Amino acid sequence: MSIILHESSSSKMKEILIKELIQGKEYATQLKFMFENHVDHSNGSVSVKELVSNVLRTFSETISVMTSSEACNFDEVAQNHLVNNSGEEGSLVAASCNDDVKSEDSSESKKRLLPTTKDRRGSYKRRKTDETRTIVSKTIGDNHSWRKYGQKEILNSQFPRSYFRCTRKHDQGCKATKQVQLIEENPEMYQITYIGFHTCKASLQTPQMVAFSADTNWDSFAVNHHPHSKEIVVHQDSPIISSERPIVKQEYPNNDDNTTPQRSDLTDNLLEDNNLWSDFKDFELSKPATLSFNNVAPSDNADNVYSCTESQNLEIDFGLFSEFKSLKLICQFDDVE
DNA sequence: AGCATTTGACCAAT
DNA sequence: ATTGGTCAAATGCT
Repeated sequence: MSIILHESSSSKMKEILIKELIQGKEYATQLKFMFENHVDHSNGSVSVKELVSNVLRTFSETISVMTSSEACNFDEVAQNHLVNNSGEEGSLVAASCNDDVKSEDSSESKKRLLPTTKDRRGSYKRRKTDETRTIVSKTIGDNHSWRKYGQKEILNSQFPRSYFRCTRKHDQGCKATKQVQLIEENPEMYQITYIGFHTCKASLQTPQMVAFSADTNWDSFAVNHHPHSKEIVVHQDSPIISSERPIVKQEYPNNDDNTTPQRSDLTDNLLEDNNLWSDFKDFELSKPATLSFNNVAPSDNADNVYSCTESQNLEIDFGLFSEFKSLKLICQFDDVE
């Protein structure tokens, strides 16, 4: 399967989704045939179990993609991609997409009486024009050190949004921030929006593309960029962290800690997450044209890598769409202004 | 004690 | 008028 998207990524995406659905139907048909004809699938090339899981996967992935695209129109996304990536870095980056979620919740904690201050609280500029990249991940860790500076209940959102800034904001003037929020449709995943890029030294020394080297366990995750939703979906098998619980400092020495996914999340110092995640962070510092994974030779699971050399790339990894193979789409936009 | 997090206030953007 | 991003005092944690 080879797809290269040019300009009209939306229609291509729809095409892909349709193909995926057709594939799912084929699996279901095979399944039906096997049942109707009492096929002994134990010796066959495809087992019932396999087919069932294929069907389930196919539909769930498609639904997932379509759901996440609801808020965004496909063409708009591609367009926004151009706008937001016209700057320095970012190839896997995406503009933030409105996340519509429902509301409720109210973690009533003790309310303190704050002195009525006349200081310049809340004085800020909304950074809407800044480069923002939104990803979806099971973890919020990356190679950077973050400090939480706020949390807000968001209208129509079940989960609060947490605000982080780079810990080097003050000593190095790093302006990178990120916002983290649990996804309502999939509370195991976080939507993480990065705003601005790290200018601190710590980020500059981070090795590039580490996670796509041999260390990377490509079985454990897939990278999926939904161009229509302007999101990157990162599936990882690392500890899950979440909200609604006391925030606990979490360390990321390795990913061997499967035991205590304290859903404290949104905390600071989520460092050393030696997985794909760190790579996304690293992308921030890379030039778009050099970001492509082309020569990285990720793993046996990721074949079919297509790319282009222009600066406006949009990479899409359809690892989700096939269990053990991933297809990377690197889209080129020629008509960048 | 020092640092990190929580959370209401503040206020720009919409 | 409402929403959401940021500030900073209060509080918690080590």
